[in-house]
Amino acid sequence: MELRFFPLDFDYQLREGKPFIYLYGKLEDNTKICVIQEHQPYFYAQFHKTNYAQIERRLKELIVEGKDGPAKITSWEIVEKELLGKKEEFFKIYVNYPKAVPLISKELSDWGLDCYERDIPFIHRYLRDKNILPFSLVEAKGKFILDQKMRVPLFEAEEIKPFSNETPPKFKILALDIETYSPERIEINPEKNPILMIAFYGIDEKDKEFRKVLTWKKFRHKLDYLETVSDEVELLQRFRQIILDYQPDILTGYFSDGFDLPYLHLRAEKYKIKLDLGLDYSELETGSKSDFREGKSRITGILHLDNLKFIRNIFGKNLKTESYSLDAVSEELLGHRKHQVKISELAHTWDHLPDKLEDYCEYNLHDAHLALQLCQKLLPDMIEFTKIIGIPTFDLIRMSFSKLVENYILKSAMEHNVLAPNRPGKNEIDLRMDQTYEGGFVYEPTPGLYSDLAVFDFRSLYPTIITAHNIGPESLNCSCCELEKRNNIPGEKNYWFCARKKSFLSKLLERLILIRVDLKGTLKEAKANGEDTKMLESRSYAIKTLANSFYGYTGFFGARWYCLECAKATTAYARDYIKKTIEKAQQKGFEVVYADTDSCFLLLKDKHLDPALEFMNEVNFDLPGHMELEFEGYYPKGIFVAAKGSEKGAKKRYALISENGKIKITGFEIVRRNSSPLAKEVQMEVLKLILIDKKEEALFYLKGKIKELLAGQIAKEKLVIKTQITRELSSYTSIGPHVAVALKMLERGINIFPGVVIEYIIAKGSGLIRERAKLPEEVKDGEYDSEYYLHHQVLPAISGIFAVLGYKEEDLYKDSSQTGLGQFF
DNA sequence: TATAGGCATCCCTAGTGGCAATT
DNA sequence: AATTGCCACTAGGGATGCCT
Repeated sequence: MELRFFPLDFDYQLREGKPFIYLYGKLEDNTKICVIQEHQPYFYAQFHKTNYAQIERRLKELIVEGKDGPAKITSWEIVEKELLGKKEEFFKIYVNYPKAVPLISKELSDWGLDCYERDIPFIHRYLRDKNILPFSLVEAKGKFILDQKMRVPLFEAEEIKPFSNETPPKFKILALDIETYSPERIEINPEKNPILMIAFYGIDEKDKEFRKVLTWKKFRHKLDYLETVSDEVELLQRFRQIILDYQPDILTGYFSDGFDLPYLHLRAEKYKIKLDLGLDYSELETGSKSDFREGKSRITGILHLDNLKFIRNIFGKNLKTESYSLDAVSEELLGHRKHQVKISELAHTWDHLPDKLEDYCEYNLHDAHLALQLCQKLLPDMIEFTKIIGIPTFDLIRMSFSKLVENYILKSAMEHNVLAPNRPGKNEIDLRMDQTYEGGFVYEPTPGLYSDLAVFDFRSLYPTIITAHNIGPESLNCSCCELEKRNNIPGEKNYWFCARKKSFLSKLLERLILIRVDLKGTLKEAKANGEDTKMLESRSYAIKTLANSFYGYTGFFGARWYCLECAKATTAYARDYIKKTIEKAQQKGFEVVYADTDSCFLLLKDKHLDPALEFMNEVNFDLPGHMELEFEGYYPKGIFVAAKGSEKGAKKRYALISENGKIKITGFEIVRRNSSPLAKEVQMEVLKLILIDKKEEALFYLKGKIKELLAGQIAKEKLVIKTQITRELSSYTSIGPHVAVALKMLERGINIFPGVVIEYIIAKGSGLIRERAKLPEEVKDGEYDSEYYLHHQVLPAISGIFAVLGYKEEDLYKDSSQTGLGQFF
């Protein structure tokens, strides 16, 4: 019989010694199902034909003992594949089970053979071989089989193939959040501290909601979703039952990979409760006990999506947020925040004031609700990335950027009969890491307040250069073009790219660019018709993100398709194009104010935009391929400042105001996390006023603020400086203020790890700044170091701006500081 | 096992030289 | 007179976070 289903989660198992892929998903009527299919693992090897017969005999006899039984080669065939542009013959070697691939290939490597694609995860291999995309409708031919070890019907497929691109319209999603007992502030200790409450927030395909909070303390309340159990053991048992009863397609949370699920797991282990939540009765898998924060949490058959992982790895660069806390991310993506509850007092409330626990239950449920909404919001993006890259969503959202690109290339490699180069070994990585090359060109601006600026930039500069100039490891230094192309790359020598045969990499990129152009048309149409465009936008974003990552990938030391010349040539062309554009503008009589990598700022004469647009068209006329210079915008005013302690114009630091009064800030303290809100606020106000020609007002405002500052009247929150810890505290050679504060926090039992953002205030006192750096709660109102905030925060933020108008730094604070100091002496 | 390089800025670190106190 | 200790000053570099 035939059936159609949407595969969502994947696994493989040996059945009577044979490898089977397990595709967990649902039918079009939302019934859950597991489809299995046998599949042969394989890899490739290359060896010299002279030894052919001898090698074949050895292959036949080879047996390596492994955990899953003796690893053997089941068969092999000779195939022609393209490796880095060269067509060659390889042996495709099939083995008896997935883990035999590393065992057998290791042995073959020891014989001196080159092995390829021996580290491709078996499930990824299968999906690519069958051309199946997760979340897309798949057709399977076969029969239902009985298996008592499954919680869902099991269907064995003889044949399986993609049916359509369709994605399920709705999912059954369950979000999860736990609260734990922690007397010592943020201490996390699953050995010692129990779980106090668990919140669930679910939604099914019919939009019916499910809300529940479990807790094991009895108290009076008015919450209809609260279920009280007798103790933590029962709490964990109920947790298990609720997941099993609800049967979600997707389980979600916020850092559920590294906190909620491993914590539940460790507490369950403590009481010897089995969390056999998998649809095959397998247990919840989480990271190791010692560093569970780093691990992944998996339940076989239920797709676990940790929103934080996706945001941190992939989606985050699209966000403005300075922190990846649930609160900050929810605010940006959903427009609402966490409930404000003093979570540090939960333990005390639990012990002594149980009647006040209701607030915490609400808080707990609300967090689960936020996780659910985040998942719903991000799911289209996760799905579109999944469909383009063709790997399980579980793996995808936990992947670094470079791996995303690599997996996209791997999928396409199969379609183009290209063999993947191996990942670099340790020595190779070390060599690559020593290599650097020149990047983009930045034009030094002359400090000043300018009027009437037109900004142009190259659309997708690097991707379009790669395709227009056929850059790629496969086309590098071809023998056919050597004589004619040897010195074609601007400013580069002794390498070139083929003019005849398109490289695999640039072909791929070109395909992405074309799909996106097409998509933009569809999107426009859909919008005009008032259709829902979320999915199309997600797809467009995914494609753009991927395309933009190709260049960085070729210069990345860990890449399979590493190609230093490719990266070098890409930036060399880019520098050439932007410099030529600048020259051309100057020849046309425009003054160029600034340029960075792919952008160019022109001064308009008498406000006339038309000549500038004409110039743009002329540039475009000469550009190859998909390259295009675009008009980014017109700005009535813009300010460029000097670098500190220098006459020279500062690069990457300017502000523009558009016709509708919107201010665009680049590089200034305003957009930097590690600057106090006070400095940001003052800088913003001053810039605003100056950009609308209110210089006097700006100065007046500033002096007022300085007076306030020196009088100790600035609110504490405005003085908080936030700085991230980026490594283990012990590996700092230079102890800055944030590290000093972090060390203090560590002493108090607060968990500090890379990624934590430290908040501190500089208090009065003497000595090094770090000696005065205090936790915000340690500093009483007015006890901040006003001199520090004046000379290290406020003045540096605005003196460059006022300098453009001809003011010296002393002019800015002299009179106000006298009145200010008068209060102290 | 971190997609790239370019850049401004802050603050610590280590080195230098000057000066006064000490041997 | 030579040595030591302290201080002020500065160049250089570690560290962070931005820009494209």
